[in-house]
Order: sequence, then C-alpha cells, then structure tokens
Amino acid sequence: MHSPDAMPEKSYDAQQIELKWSDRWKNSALFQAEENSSKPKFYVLEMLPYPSGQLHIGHLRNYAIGDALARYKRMRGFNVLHPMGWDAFGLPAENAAIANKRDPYEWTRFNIENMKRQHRRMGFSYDWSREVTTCDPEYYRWNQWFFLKMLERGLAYRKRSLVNWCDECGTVLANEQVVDGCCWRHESTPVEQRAIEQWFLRITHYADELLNSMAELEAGWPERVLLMQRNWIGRSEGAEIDFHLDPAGTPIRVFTTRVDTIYGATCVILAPEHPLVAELTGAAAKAEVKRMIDARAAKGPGDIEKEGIFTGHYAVNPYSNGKIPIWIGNFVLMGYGTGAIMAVPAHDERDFEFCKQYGIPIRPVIRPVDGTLADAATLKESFPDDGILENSGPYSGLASEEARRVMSAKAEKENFGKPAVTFRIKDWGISRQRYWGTPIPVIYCEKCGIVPVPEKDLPVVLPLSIAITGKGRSPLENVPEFMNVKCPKCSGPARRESDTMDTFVDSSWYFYRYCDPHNSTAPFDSKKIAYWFPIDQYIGGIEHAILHLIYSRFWTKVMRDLGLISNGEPATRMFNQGMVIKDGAKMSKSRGNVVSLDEMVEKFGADTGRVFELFAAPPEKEMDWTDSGANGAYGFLSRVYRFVTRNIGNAQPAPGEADKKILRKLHQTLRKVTEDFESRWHFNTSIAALMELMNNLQSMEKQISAPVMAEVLEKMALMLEPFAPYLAEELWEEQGRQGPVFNHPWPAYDAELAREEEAEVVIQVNGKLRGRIYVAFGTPRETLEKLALGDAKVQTLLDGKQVVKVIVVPDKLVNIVVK
RNA sequence: GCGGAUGUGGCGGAAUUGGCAGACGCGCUAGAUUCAGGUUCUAGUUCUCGCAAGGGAGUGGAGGUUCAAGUCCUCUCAUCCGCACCA
Repeated sequence: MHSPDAMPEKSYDAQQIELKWSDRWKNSALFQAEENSSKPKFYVLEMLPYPSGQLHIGHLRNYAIGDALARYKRMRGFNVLHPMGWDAFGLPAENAAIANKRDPYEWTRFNIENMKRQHRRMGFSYDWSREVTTCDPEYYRWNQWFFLKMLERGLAYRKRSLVNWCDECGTVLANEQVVDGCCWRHESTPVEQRAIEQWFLRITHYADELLNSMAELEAGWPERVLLMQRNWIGRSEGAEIDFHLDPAGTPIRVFTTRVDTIYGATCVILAPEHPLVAELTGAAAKAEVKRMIDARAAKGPGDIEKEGIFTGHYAVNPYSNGKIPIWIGNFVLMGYGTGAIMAVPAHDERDFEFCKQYGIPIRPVIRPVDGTLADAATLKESFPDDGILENSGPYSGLASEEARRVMSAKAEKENFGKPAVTFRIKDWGISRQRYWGTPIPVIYCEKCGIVPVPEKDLPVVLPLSIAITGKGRSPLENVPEFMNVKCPKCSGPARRESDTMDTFVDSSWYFYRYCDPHNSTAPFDSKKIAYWFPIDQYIGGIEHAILHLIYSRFWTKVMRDLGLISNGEPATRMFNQGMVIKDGAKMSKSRGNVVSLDEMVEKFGADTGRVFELFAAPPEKEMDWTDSGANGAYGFLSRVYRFVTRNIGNAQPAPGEADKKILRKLHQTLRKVTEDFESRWHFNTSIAALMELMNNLQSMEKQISAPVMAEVLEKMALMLEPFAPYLAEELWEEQGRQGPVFNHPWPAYDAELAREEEAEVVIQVNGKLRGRIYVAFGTPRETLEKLALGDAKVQTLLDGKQVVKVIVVPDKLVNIVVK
C-alpha cells in the first residue's frame, strides 16, 4: 500500500519536455493528411507567411488558433489537412541583396530554414510533406502556366496606362496596394501616377460574380471583410449619355446614376486628365490644368478645395436641347466612369458646392414625393433623394426610378447613350519592375510582336546570382543570357519580358497546390481538389481583406472556368484573428516592442506561449502581451503538471461525495470546451474552464478515489491537447497511456454527470438580491413562491409592505414585488 | 462627412437565451513555507458607509421599456477600424 504521497511531485521543466517531444515528432509522419480516407475531411489553413527570417509573438496567434482547431478536429475523427508554406518572393529579399550583398535566393532559403525551425519548436501540427515554397521554379512555373491560359482567353492583356508608382519600392503597385494615396509598405511614400506599359489581369470580368457570390460567404466570412470587398468592387448602376459639342465635335460621354435629373444639368465637367481637355483649351488654360493636376497630386487624397476652369465651349443636353457650359473640375476623377460628369447642382451635394462657387445656375427638377419643388433662388442645399420629376419635358410627373428606366432606354434607342454599370474595381496590374518574382512568360519579337512562351518551355527560370543595384529598370534587363532569346515563332532575335509578377499572384492559388504539391505535369490533380476543397476554415489577418482575399477569389473563378476545379469559392469560412499588442501598440521593429519567438520560448516554453495567447482575449480581438500574464499561463501549466505527476497511481480514499463533485466539474468542463470549439471559438473561456477544474481538483485532492482520479487525469490530458500539446503528450505518457494524444477521440461529456444536483434559486425583493434557496430541479412554482415568502430574511423585508406580485422562474429565481 | 465595431474593477477579460455583474488570469494586501532563485500554499481584493452584522451605489453618459437591463429601445459622448469627392 502506498502512502498518499507515494508519487513524488515533479517540477515542470517545459524546455526538457518540449525538446523531447519535438525531437520525436520531427521525422515522423504523424501530422500527414491521409489520401483516400473514409473519414470526413477538414481543411484548416493559416495564411502562408512571408519568410522575413524571424517569427515574433505577434505572428504566433494565427498559428495557435489554427493548430488548436486542427488538433481538435483530428480528435473528432476528421481527416485533417493542415499545411504550411512560404510566400517566398518579394521585395525584402531584394532589398537585403542591395543592403547586405546577400543573394535573394540564399537569403530567402536561410530565412525559411530558420522559420521552419521556429514552427517546429512551437509544435504546430503541420503536414510538412506538402510544404510549398513560391520561389521554387516547380511552383512558379504554374503561375506562368496560368498566365498563359489567361492570355489565351483575353483575361491577361498589356496596356499603357497611368499606374501607381512607389519610388521607395522602385516599382508599380496595384490599386489594392495603395493605402491613403501611399504605398502599403511605405506608409509615408505617396504614390506617383506614371504612364507605363504593363500587364493586367481582367478581374473586372468577374466583378459582378465576385459581388454576387458573396451571398455564399455570408454564413462563414466576417461581415467586415465582405463589406470591404463590396465597397472595393463598388458596383454602381446608371447610364452613359452623350452631350454633343456646340458647334458639333467629338461628343462628351458622361456617366450618371441619376439620369432622371438631367433636365437640371447646368454644366458638363471634365476631369483635368480627360483627353478632350487638350482639344478644348488654349495655351493659358492648359497651364492652369497642369497646375491643377500637380496640385492634386501634391496634396494627396482627402480634402481638396473644389476648383474649376471654364473651357469657353458649350455642350447640348440631349433631352432638353439646352446649351450648357463645359468646365474642367479638379474633383472629377479620370479613373472612374467616363472621366466626365454632368453637374446637377440642385440634386447633388458636390455639384451644388461647385456651381455655387462659380455662379453656375441651379435648376431644381425633382420634388420630394410629399413636398414641393425647391426654389432655386433660396436653395441652401441640394436635394439628393429620389422624388417626382418636374420641369423635365415629357418626363415630368414620373417617379425617379421609373424615369431612369424610361430615359436610359430612350438614350439607347436613339443611340446617344445606354444603361450602364460602373465598377470601382479596376483590372489588376501585375507587372513589377523588380527581380525577385515570377518572370512573366512573354517574348517580344521585332517581327512577331508579343509572343507567349510556349507551354513546353516552362518554366521561364529566374536567373540566380545576378547583380542587383536597386537603380534603373528591372535588374533582369542587365542579364543578357536571360533577356536575349530566339522568337518561338520566327526564330528571329527577340527579348524576354523583364518585369516579374506581383507576389499576390503566388498567394492567389497556393492552397490548391497543397493538395498535390509534387505534381510535375499540372498545377494539381483536379480529383484531389474535389476532395479537399473548399477550405473549411481559413485564418489570417484582416489586412488582406481586399488584397489576397479578393485576388484569390478571382483566381478560383478563373480556374473554375478553365475547367480545373468545380468550386466557385476558395473557402467557406474565414476568420480574422486580432492583433497582438505590446505596451499599447502593435508590435513593430520601429517601436522596439518586438518580442522574438525564440526569446519567448526560452523563457516560458511553446505551450505557455500558446496558452497565454489564447487565454488573454477572445481570438478575434486584440490581445495584450505581458510577461506577467504569460507567467500566469506558465503557472497554470506547472500546477497541472505537478498535480498530475503526484497523483498518478496513488492510493486514494474510498468513493465519496468528492468524486461526485469532481466528476460533475469534469463533465461541465468537457461540455464547455467542446461547445467553445463547436460554436464560437472563445478559447479564453475554454482555458478559464480548465483552470477552474484545476482549482477544484486541488481543493479536493485528498478526497478523490483512484478510479475517478484516473479518469480526470486522462481527460485533462485530452482536453489540453489542442492548447498545450507538449504537456498533454507528456502527461499522457506519464500515465502510461499509448500516444499520441491526438489520435485518441475527443472525450464526450455526459450531460447527466454534468448536471448540478440542486437548483440554486435566487430570491429577490423588488429586483434586489435578498437570499437564495436550494431545491430539487423542477420544483413547482407554487412551492418556490411559498419557500421564498417563508424565508426569514424576506419576512423582515416584507414587514408592513404589501405584496403586489410574485414572479417565479423555475430553477432560477423568485422576485417578490412589494409596495 | 458616411459606414461599422467597441466601451464592464488597478489591468486583460467573463456573464452564450433579459434573471446572482466581475468567472478565469494578472496585479495588489496579509499570513505560512522554502529560499539561490521565474518559489509554493492559505486568506482577501468593484467602489463606498460601518468595528461588525449589514446597508447603499455600480457595466462611458442621459432617458425609456420591463417584476427584472451589461444585455432591448431612443438620444449622446469617447476610442478604434473601413470608406471618403466613385457622379
């Protein structure tokens, strides 16, 4: 017979435990997804990281959430695909090459190795056999292949246009990469508009579908992301209408959503960059226009004073035949609609401001449905709502909505316009004048023009070890062995495209490659995609709401139309984790508040890091990293470890009341943790529940019988598995059980055992808590009322008062209302 | 300006369905134990009045609905995020 302290308590040595298990997991295929499994599949994915070299604890959160889910789902019997890879192309590698003379390839490889080591040290359950690295020619050849397919279908095209240029990056940016007029990477570098020839992908072809199929995502994607995408796509229905010049000349086409107000148009306004401006202005005005464009560029976005120049020319309103002046206005955008508008000051706020400023007449033509037409002379503000048309020729008396339909139909019929839909989203410019990216597989031949690289010649391999200065045009231009080729058509001398692709191309489809990462004849086998897709849970930062998340939706639709896949959306559920905050700010090098992962792991251990990141706040909210908080998580794991090790195989008292209590707490905890996984992912409350269980265990340690203790210790390890896998595994082994823990089913809770024995019923007098009684569940209302009224303390409070009403909520509360 | 989110102790947060506000953790206070060490254990910790029993107030603010409001409604303030001349 053992004494109660037979098993000595061991102290929790996180390093020793974690290194031991990490070593055992290293070369095994434990976390590999199964092919041809009969289990239901679950694809959980965290956004692939850029291999910057060092993970810090700000990166950890996303992986801790994903890994908890992956481990839980495995235990629930799913065939889980949980892969990891590297978004390995991009500017930092090139900048490192310039600054430290490190070869981008070597630099990237080195970083990947280090970050992979960090991932392994954290014990994340990735299937590393599916690792994808985007700078690997076997990966990016498929970027090129997709590009060729798009080129064939007219979804990729080359165009000279005004593009966003970041001087700091030395390259062009897509519209999505411009934030508040500045580069998304260099927040204080305003982008310049430059006219450059570049390659575009026709994302606008899918604008309507990208918008409409959001309906499928509403259940599983954050409303915030969908809203941002909806705004970004910016669909707007209206009409295009031609205003002819007077005297005759090239007509000015305007886009308007309010053709019903056209009888109130009192001028036409062109964007300063509008092509007709040159035709309509003299030398003096041209200089003014240039000044206008420069002033706006200098100011950046945001508030600019409205400014206008009268061209001296007039246009004719095709409906009223009235002659109205043509102006140039700095607030009219060349990049939206047709770059020209009709100004209806009476019914548009901006037009009102402009016309007031320049004394242009105001002509009300819409009255409120239940009001009268405004008087132009006394008008203080525009009336932008729909209403009833007046002073609008044959259309007077129509409601706005009907008028729009009738009037745009007339324009189409008589060939001076048409109903039109305009989008804010523009085609995706993918050319980058940089080195470290996927070469665009195109050849320029003097004779044949633009010639796509034949599929059989893919991949066009990016030459390694070249000189990068960061000056001038794309570094590839200085590599003759790359640039000079024979034309695939005529075999004459030709040059390769020297631009590379935006790295968002790489990340637009990488998650498909995980399903078939070593396929050398196709990007993937469609059958494998059919099994794994769509992604069941995608996890990543909100910063990609209109970047990666819109590009990858587009790419999915393109691949579907190429017949490669059958799903129309990449992921059914999306989750945006909250940021990690340190000392009141987001972690960043410039603020000097970065805590490196290695430092954290050395100090606390991987399990502690995970548990604290999940415990400190719900996963979608910001969380504050504090060392004292992390220390608390360490203390919890340490208490669990010591408790379990000292209670294994101990002789314990005979079964008694404590057994019942602790089993109840155990099953309540199981229920709580299970529910958190199944519904809202509030792992902070799951971990709090585990802590409560631990507190309860400690307080009744000496009263729990051996079989009950064994059950509690077993289930404790199972429940810890998603949050602190190293500790779970260690405790499992200490108990003499066969691992690994995640191959065991998630423990079911027993609702009967979890149920409290008695209901605690609160007694209130006038809504104030005055006492509590304990009764059997289901005690009838009348009994409860009687018990409450009979309560000694209640009696004294009722003295001299009149009971007006008694509210009884069975098993919960009795409220006595007195006067 | 428009749209959205959030506001709870000294701090992070809990309260999932209108029914005990403050679970859990940090920090702090007191005590015990042990000290070469991230101690461990016990008790306490919303504010306030009171020696205490006990009372009062309390979820950004002001109203309201209700027997009952952190939770629902109206207004308002603050912070954060997104959009911002998109015709």
